[in-house]
Amino acid sequence: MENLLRKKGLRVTPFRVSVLEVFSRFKNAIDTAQIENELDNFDRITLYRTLKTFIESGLIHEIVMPGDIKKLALCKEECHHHEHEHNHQHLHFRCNECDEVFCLELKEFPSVKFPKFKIDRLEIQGTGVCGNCR
Amino acid sequence: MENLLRKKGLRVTPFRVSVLEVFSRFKNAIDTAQIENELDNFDRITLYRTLKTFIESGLIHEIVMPGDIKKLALCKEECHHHEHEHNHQHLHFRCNECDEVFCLELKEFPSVKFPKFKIDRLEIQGTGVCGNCR
DNA sequence: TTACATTTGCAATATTGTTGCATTTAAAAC
DNA sequence: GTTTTAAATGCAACAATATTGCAAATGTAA
Repeated sequence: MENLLRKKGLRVTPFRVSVLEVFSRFKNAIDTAQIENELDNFDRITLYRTLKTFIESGLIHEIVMPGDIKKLALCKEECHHHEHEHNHQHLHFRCNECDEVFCLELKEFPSVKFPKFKIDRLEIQGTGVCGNCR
Repeated sequence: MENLLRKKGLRVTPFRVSVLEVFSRFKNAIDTAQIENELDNFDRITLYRTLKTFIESGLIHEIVMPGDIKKLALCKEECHHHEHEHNHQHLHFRCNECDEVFCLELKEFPSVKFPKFKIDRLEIQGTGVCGNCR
């Protein structure tokens, strides 16, 4: 955890470490309520600021979907914020049964051509039923 | 406008008509602030409820992207809510320069295979620079 | 150990959206 | 055209989510 923070040039504080530990306890993307449930004795404002910092530094990323679904997930090693913005591709799936949001890897990311648009970042979102729920 | 409402089984009220007129005045997706600017003498709660009704009946659809971007756009004719949920595919592009969100059509929607997942709905989001801003 | 910028915790405030309820209104039945 | 009735509206209160400013505490480099 400490190394993760240092690698991104962030100061190592007990709170940040414990927030990162929460993320590492979950396999899939989580929302702020889940984070808050895992922490005790925390300041909500500090949590918001911490999450914002983590997003900006590329430690975690946001996944939003219609219907007020907003989740957060640890980024893969190489997922620097700067790269997030440039030619980075994400694939997310949400299960309507268990509400879990999965960050997926695809060997061959489909090439989408937006006519007339210069694409920096591409995200594909699927919803349906996950393997566990079928 | 009236026909649009009737086609979806919604009652025709002056407020609903004027909200629909706002949408038709814009080419791209808009946010609630833009809608509010176009209306005078309106009730905020009624607006929220109207938009919710429009979304549920498939008149408009929501587009959300990381960074608290939440926009609304008129659906294409055939875009019933039910269909939204089943094998429906959307393509959206957001320009980082002008902040416009475009609803696009693609002749050949790329086929994405999520291993182990049963996909009901697929959405592709791109961000970058639009044609006007290049 | 010191120095200093960063982070934290708290209070106040802003933004966004919801619920309950009485009143008004659209549209169907007469 | 009237009546009827379920749906929509407007208002007040409230709930959830997020931000700002600032003093105190803390991490890190010198």
